[in-house]
Amino acid sequence: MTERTDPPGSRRERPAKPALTRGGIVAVAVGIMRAEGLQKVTMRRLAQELDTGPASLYVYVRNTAELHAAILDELLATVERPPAGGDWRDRLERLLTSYTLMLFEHPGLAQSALVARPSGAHYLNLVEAVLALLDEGGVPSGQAAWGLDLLLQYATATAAEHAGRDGTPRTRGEWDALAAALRGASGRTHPHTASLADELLSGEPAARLSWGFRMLLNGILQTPVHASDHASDHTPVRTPGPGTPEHP
Amino acid sequence: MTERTDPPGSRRERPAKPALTRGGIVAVAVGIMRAEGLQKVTMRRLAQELDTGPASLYVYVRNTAELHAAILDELLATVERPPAGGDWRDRLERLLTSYTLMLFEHPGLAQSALVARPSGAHYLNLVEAVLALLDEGGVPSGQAAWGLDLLLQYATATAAEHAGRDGTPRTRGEWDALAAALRGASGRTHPHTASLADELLSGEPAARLSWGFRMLLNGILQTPVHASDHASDHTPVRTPGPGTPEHP
DNA sequence: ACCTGAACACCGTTCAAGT
DNA sequence: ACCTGAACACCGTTCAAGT
Repeated sequence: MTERTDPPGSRRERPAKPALTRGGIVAVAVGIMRAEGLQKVTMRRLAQELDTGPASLYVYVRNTAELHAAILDELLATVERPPAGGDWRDRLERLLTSYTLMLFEHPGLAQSALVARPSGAHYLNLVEAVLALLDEGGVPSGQAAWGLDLLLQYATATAAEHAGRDGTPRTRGEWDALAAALRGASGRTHPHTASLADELLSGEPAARLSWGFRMLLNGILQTPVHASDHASDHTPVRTPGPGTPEHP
Repeated sequence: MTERTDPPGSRRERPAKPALTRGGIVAVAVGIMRAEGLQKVTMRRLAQELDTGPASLYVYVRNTAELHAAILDELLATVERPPAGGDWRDRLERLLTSYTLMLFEHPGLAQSALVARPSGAHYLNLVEAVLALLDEGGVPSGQAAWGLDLLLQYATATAAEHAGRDGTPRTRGEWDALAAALRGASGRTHPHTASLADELLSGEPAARLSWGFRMLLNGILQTPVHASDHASDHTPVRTPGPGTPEHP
């Protein structure tokens, strides 16, 4: 953190004040978010940082939702793409995990992303990478197309759940309330809940996330999109366990 | 319907003004939301409706997030539970669809629900109903416990995606931008995206929702929560922020 | 033509002071 | 002990008016 001293003699403006363009605005927004969290990224604060009035921003950005989407697209550039080679499932899980962990650092952004979906270049790259891996795994195109949405939605929603303040444990209360409610369920009125309470609350976040991805992959592989496969829609469980990719 | 005449001698107040209790506050909140949408349900408006100052509400409700959770729990009472008999999968899909459609009418609430999860009586009933159906279908308890979260999260997140204004098509722009981006993807840099663009955008919402539920069910049935792997799973993924169920 | 000051219409939450 | 007026510290967005 630099002290705000004035180097004498230099026509001093704020360091690296970007031009008032869409790109400049987004860049400053990312900076504020990295330093102080998304909730500090407001139109007014942004305008102040850029030495103008909030109204000026609306020349470049339609509204706050669009701004958030643009910020997210920027962050998407940091998602690690695992190198080719090895099991496509592992690579896909790694890619999606990297995406999720990025969002975990900015849960508020994840919350926005559910509503105002990004459509920038980096998002497109992510989509392409996921589709490429699904294709490599022989997932039929219809299932891949619809499954993509679910995979990204799961990652995004899971990150969004951690929002509700970008740092302070106030959401803690809500989670504890749910835990207490589940554990306090009466065996008479809620027998299944009561007997599964511990399992409902079990698991490291990382383990549940991984299970979720693998579960989704299995479901996607198993569930045809077209109604032509009427009967096989209710295919009973075959070999339990991952690793039974079925061909169309 | 009684006209708003003044019955002489009666101390006249707003019709049916509830007492200032938690229940009364939530009831008024639900009324405002039904009539004018969630975005009108603010602490200040609520206080005004109850002839008091906003500060008074904080005696009964911790914050806005908790208020939203309480409203949602109230609406959860309207979720239809399909009668017993018939295929458990169909009944489960019907139940989850009913939950989703309820949230579709209040997407903002769905958005809140992802962060501030409800833990009221009606939510518990929903959890119990889902677990009962999974049990009926012979889903192993571990998978049922973890799968429950995914099923409800999918429903909630899908409804939340429709938020961003409780009625007006301003989000339309975002969706169109995504559609344009996908269709405009270059076959050279994004071959999979380009060739799947139509399929990515295809499908009635109801069809995709139904596919999603069936896909999740298949995945849940197929993916064991590995118990054999005892201690080999401590992936060093640190989840920042509150909400991670760890002991102090 | 392009930009923006100032205003409009609100927010959630806290806390000192009243009863 | 319980409740709340008033204040604190902000918001997003619009539009008439300036350059």
